[in-house]
Amino acid sequence: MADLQERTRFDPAEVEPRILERWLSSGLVHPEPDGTAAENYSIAVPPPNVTGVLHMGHALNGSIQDTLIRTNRMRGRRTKWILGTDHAGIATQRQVEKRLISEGTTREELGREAFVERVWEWREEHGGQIVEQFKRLGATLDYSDERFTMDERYVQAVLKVFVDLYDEGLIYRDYYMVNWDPVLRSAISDLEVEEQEGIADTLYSIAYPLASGEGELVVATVRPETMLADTAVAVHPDDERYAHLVGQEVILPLVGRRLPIIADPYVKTEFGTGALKITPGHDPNDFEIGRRHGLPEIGVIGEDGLMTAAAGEPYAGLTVAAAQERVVADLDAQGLIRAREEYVHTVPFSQRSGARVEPLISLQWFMRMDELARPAIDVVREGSVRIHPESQSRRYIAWLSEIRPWCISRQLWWGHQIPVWYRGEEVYCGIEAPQGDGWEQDPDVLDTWFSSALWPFATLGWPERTPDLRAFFPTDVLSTARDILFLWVARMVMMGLRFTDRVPFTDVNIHSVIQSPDGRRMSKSLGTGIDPIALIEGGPRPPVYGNQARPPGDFPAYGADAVRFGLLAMSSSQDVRFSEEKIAQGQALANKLYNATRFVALRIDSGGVDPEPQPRTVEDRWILSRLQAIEAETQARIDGFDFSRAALGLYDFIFGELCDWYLELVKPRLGEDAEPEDRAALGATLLHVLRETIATAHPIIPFVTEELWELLGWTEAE
RNA sequence: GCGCGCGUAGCUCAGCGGCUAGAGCAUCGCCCUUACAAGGCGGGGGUCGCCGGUUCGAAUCCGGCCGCGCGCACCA
Repeated sequence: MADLQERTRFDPAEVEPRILERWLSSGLVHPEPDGTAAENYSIAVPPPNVTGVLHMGHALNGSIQDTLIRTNRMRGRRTKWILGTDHAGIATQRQVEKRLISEGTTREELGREAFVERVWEWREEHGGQIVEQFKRLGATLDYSDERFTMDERYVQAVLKVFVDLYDEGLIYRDYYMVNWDPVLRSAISDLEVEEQEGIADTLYSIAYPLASGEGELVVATVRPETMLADTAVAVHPDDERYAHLVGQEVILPLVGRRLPIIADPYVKTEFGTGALKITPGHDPNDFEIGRRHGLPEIGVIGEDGLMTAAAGEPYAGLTVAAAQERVVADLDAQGLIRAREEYVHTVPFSQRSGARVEPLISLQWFMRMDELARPAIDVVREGSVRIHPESQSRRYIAWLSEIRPWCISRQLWWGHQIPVWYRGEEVYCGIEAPQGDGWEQDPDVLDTWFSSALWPFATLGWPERTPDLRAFFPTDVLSTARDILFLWVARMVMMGLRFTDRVPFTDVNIHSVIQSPDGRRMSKSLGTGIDPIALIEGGPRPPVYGNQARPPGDFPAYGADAVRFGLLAMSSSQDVRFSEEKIAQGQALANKLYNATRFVALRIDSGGVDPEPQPRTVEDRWILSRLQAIEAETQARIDGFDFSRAALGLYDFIFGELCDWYLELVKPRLGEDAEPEDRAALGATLLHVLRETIATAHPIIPFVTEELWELLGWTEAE
């Protein structure tokens, strides 16, 4: 108690590491796999990139999940928060490749085996950081049972899923138009493509002479170099201007190929001249049209981003940009460019490398999704999976209803290599390599999200029927931001239903994206990112801080409780701007609760027991009724995923009702001339109120409440 | 283009048919009263984006604008 006398402020920097150490060594975070999933409570953490660092989204989601986990742990449920990291194929491979380049070598020089070895080493060096950061937040993940999507057992699950779906015909290999990332030299999925508005290109109008020699057809394009791969020109079937030309041919300039003039309703009569050059090899729409009309598919841009031999002389071997220049110059020389104008439009870029996506036809592995999607839609419609806020389920259903095949192969080395082997014309798909000589394994690896889709059950030992699986699957809640609802959540539901016959979780919580104080995205490149650890332990504010009323300079060491409270308080179903005031409010709350406890503890001997309240006055009865209400409200708000209200409601109760009113009102009853009998009764009431308040607040601000619980002589906090 | 959401006090937000529209932070005034000055008490500050409609009554419901954000689909 001497401590309490002297320390007038709650000091998270001193207290939190000490408390954290105790949680980690106490066995609190690790449940034995007993009982059934229905009795127990489990959450699978969205696995962060193994080499990643904690960002604001992790911190918010960590606060949310830990609040749920602690609430249910305090209710006496056996609680497991499944921990693990993701191998994050592209991101991790790129990090290591960058390192290699700085060392003056490349992955090609190293060779595949040595490169993969280097990635494992990289993971050893950099892999632990984000897990340590989750600890610092007070997140009670099961640290004694950490998984990785490249663990041997996990890999077995991934391969089994691939083989099963292959055998069923849902996974197949095909030449198809993909989004090609010329920097990564890999295909990427539709979900990894980001449209960027406002890109200024030149729109060229090019004359294609009619084969009959009488006249010409003018087409418009921003990519003149792709004309080398044209295999038709299309007009709208109802376009009277061109009706007489359908079935005739044009001569493709520079190449001399004869192209049919076809009619397709895709063509917009009002755009440009109403005639569209068709390049099935390098445009997704043209690809569709080409397949409809049985047109040849020519690839003039290679996977290396250079013009192929099919582009012909003198273009073969040039970069795309050089080829464009050359094509334009040659057309100009022939007087075939009818117009050029600036054209601002939307262009697809790779989210992975930032490169402009090059659509091309490539031999890739695909997964047919329609059959898997149907039951995944049903479970949300009928409510066996509930998405919060409800409005997000419309997005989920809309996306699944129009789902397209998923390109699951990536031309990378780091990841789950596709379990398919070739020998001449023979193809073998299996978990183990086939017997016999001369088999060569497919070099591609699977999209990282393929393995992530198995996360809630593969982490627990599936496909074996492990005790963990029985005790903790299906999980209860999946919490994440909107951006991976399709990329990850929907796919987990599909795979869970297909391979376990169960929904992998019953509730999906979609939380806010926290934007920078000026309303833009938090990002390193914009200088708008805020490091949650800098908030907890003190550290630099970001260079960009919007117009919020906060001074420049370093963050004070707000502490994990303050950060947790603040993030929960500012979160909602909408995107929100980061508000340092909310973090400061959390700090004030922790300090307030600490001092309220000092006030009581320095006057009343707690005796380490939970006393029966003995209300004697109207204010006693009032605070007890308010206490009961705040307990019920807080629980209901947490269960309803309304974390902002849960946090702010606690703040209002502790500041407004408990401290400003009740403690002020009872001060005279604790003084020197207080009536002893009343003083004793009041002491019991105060201790009871304090104890219950601390317990109610614990899931949100666990450190200070744990510390106070101990200072008051109570032992088990949970 | 289609869909979703949002525009309320200087800032971040709550309220979503009915008491003079709220909170935190900021601001102003008064308190160095022995839990906390990272405190306490009190005050000022909003024609609730704009226009119309429904209603006894509208931030709150409906329609139309304007502005912002997000998602999906995209036109060469």
